[in-house]
Amino acid sequence: MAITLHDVARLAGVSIKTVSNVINDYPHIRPATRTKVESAISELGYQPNLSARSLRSGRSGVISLLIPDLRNAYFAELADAVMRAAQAKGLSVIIEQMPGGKKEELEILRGPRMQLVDGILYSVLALGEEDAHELDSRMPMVLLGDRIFHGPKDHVTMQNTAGAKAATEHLLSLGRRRIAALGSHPGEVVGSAGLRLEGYRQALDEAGVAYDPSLVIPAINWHRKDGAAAMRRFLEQGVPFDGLVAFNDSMALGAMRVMQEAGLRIPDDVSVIGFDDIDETRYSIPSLSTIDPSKDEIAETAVDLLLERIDNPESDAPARDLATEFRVVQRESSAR
Amino acid sequence: MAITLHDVARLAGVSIKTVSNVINDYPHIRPATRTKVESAISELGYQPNLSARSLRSGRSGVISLLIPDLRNAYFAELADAVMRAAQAKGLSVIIEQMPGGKKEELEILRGPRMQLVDGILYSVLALGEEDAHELDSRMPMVLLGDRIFHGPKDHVTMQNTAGAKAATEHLLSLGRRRIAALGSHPGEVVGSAGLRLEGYRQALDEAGVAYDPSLVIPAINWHRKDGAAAMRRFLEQGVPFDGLVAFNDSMALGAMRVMQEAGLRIPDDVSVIGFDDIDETRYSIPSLSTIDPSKDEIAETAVDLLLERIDNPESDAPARDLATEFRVVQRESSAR
DNA sequence: CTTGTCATTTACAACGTTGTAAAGTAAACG
DNA sequence: CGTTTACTTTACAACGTTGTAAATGACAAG
Repeated sequence: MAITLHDVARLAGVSIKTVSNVINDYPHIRPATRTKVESAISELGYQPNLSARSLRSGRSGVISLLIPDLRNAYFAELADAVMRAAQAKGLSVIIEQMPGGKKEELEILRGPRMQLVDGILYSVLALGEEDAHELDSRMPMVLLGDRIFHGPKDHVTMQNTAGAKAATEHLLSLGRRRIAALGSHPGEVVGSAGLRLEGYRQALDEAGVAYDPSLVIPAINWHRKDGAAAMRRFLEQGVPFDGLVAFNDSMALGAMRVMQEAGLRIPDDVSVIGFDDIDETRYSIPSLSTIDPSKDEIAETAVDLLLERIDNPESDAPARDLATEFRVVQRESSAR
Repeated sequence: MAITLHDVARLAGVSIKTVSNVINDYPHIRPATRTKVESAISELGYQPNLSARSLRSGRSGVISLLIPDLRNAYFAELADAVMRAAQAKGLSVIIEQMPGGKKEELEILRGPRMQLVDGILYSVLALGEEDAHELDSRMPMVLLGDRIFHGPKDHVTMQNTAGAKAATEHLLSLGRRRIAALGSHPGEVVGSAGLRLEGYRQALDEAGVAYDPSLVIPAINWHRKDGAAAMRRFLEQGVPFDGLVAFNDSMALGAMRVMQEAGLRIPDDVSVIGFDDIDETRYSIPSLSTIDPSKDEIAETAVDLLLERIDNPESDAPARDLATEFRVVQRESSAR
C-alpha cells in the first residue's frame, strides 16, 4: 500500500540500492542521479519503513524511557526533557510506566517490547543494587535515579547528598534549628531517600546542630497525598519544629497545605524547601523554595551517554557515574 | 545474537512455522507438540522480534499519542490514562510532543515515525477543521480535544459546552453574579476555548444575567503563568467581579495565586472553579473546585475506538463523535 | 485395502530494507 | 592505445517473521 524503495527506484529509473544509497548519504553518487532520486522521493512522498530498516540494520531509532509514574510532576517534566533531548538526536521515545514494584519492573525490562528499542533510559524505582545482575548486559542502558550504584551500567543522577545538604544549610542560614526532614525510607541507604537524609545529617553536623530522629518523617511514596498524610501524623505528635526539608516538591506541597490548615504560617513559623523544582512550585501559596536538579542537563547527558553506547555496541568501556549540578532556588516559603 | 524462531524450532525438533503457530495460538496443534515447543521457548527465553513481526504482518502493537506538552498537568495525566488503557490491551505507546504549531504538527503527522505505529491518538492543538483533509485517510486515528469536528476521523472529547455551563451554574447557585471567564481565544468558535465560552454564556442567559464582555479574559496558552499574567492584567482594569470560571485548572491556579497576592480572599471575595481536575487542585490553597472530565473514560474510549479501527482496516464505517460524562467537583475555592 | 476427510506439520515466498561483493563506466596513466 | 584506478551502480542475499498452499499423518467409511 505504502510507497517503497521499489516505487521510487522505478520512477527514478535506477535500482533500489541506489535509492537506498541516496537516502543513507552514501558519498559516491553522481549529482544528476541524486537529483533524480530526490525528486522521485518527494514526488511520491516516500517514507522509509522503519520496521524493515530496523529488522535489517538492527537499529530502530527508538529508545525506551522507563519511569514509575507520569502523574508525578517530576517524572512528567523529566520525560519532557528526555523527549526534547531525544528529538534533537532524531530519536523517538517509548514511555513505559512501572508503578507496580520489582516484579513488574523485571517483567517489562525482559519483555518483548524491549526488543524494539535501541536502548533504555531506566529510572530505577524498585530494583536495588542486589538486582543489578538482572539487567541484560547487551542492551545499551543508562540508569537514572539512585537505587543502583557502581552497577553494570552508565548512571546519571543529581548530587543527592550535596543537594540535600545545601537545602538544609539554606534553612540553617535563616536561623532555623529544629528542621524536620520529610520523606525518609527507614533503613534505606542507597536510594534518593537515604542519600538525601545523609545530606541533611551532614549539614546539621557541620552546623553543630544535634540530629533528632523525631524530626525525621517517613513517607514511602512521594506524592502530594503522602506528604500531606505524613505531615498530618507528624503534627499530631506535637514535635516542635521551625523548618522543613522535603525530599521532593510534591510532598512539600502536600505538607504545606496541611501545615497551613493547622494554622502554621509559612515562612514565618516554618521555613520550607523542597526538591525537584517542578513548575508548580512557582505558583503555590506560598511559592516553594527548592533544589533545581537541572532536569534538562540530566536528560541531555543521559541521552548522550546512551547514544554513545548504542553507537559502540562492542565497546566494553567501564560504566560511568555522572552527577549533574544543582542549584538552590529561594522562593517565598523560605523568605527571610 | 538474540534467540529466533529457528533456535526454538531446532531445540524442539519441529519447523519454525510450527513454533510460529504455537505462539499465535493456531488451533490445530497436537498437545505434545505444543508442550515441546513451549518448553523450548521458555528454556531459551525466546522473545519475538517485533520489527520482523511488524514488517511481515503490518502490525507493531505500538500506537502514538500526539500531545502538545507533557509539562501541562492535564496532558501528563491524560497520557498516563492512555498508557494504562493501552497497556491493558497489550499496546505500547509512543508519545510525541508538538508544542510548535501547525507546521510541526503536520511534519510529525506525516513523518516516517508514524509508519511504525498501528494507529494514532491525536490531541489536536493547532490544526483546525480546514486542515482535516491533511490527515492520512488510511491511518487509524482517533482525535482528542476539540479543534476538529465532524472530521474524517473518530473523535472523543468531553462535553465542553455542557461542562462550562455546569461550572458557571455552580457559581451562579452560590449567588455570584459578576462571574469572569478566563482563557478565551477571541474569535475562536470550535476549540475548547470557544466551546467553553459558549457554555458560560448559556448559563448566564438561562439565569437571566447579562453577558458582560469586560468579564471575559483572554489567554492564549493555558499554563499557570498565562493564567497569572492574564489575571494581573484583568485586576489592573479594576472590573469588579465575584466569581471566576477558568477554562482549565492550571490557569485557575496561576490566577488564584495572583488574586491572593492582591488581597482577594477565595472563596469569600471570589469563588473560583477550573476545568480538568488535575491532582494539584486537591492540594492547592485553597483547594480548587473543578470540572472532572473523566480522563480515564476518555482514554479508554479512545483506545477502544482506535483498536476497532486497527482491527477492521477495511471498514468504512463513518466517523463517530463521542462525548464523555463530566462531573462538578466542589472544593474550597467555591465553598459556601 | 482403497478412498476421503480432517488434523497436523511443513516448505517456500514474501514483507522493505541494507550489507557485500561484483559489475560497469569513466578518467588517468604509461 | 591498452591498462590501471577510481568512481558509480547494480544483483543478490539476508534480517525474523507470518501467509499460502501443499505435504504428510491418522482415522473412519466404504
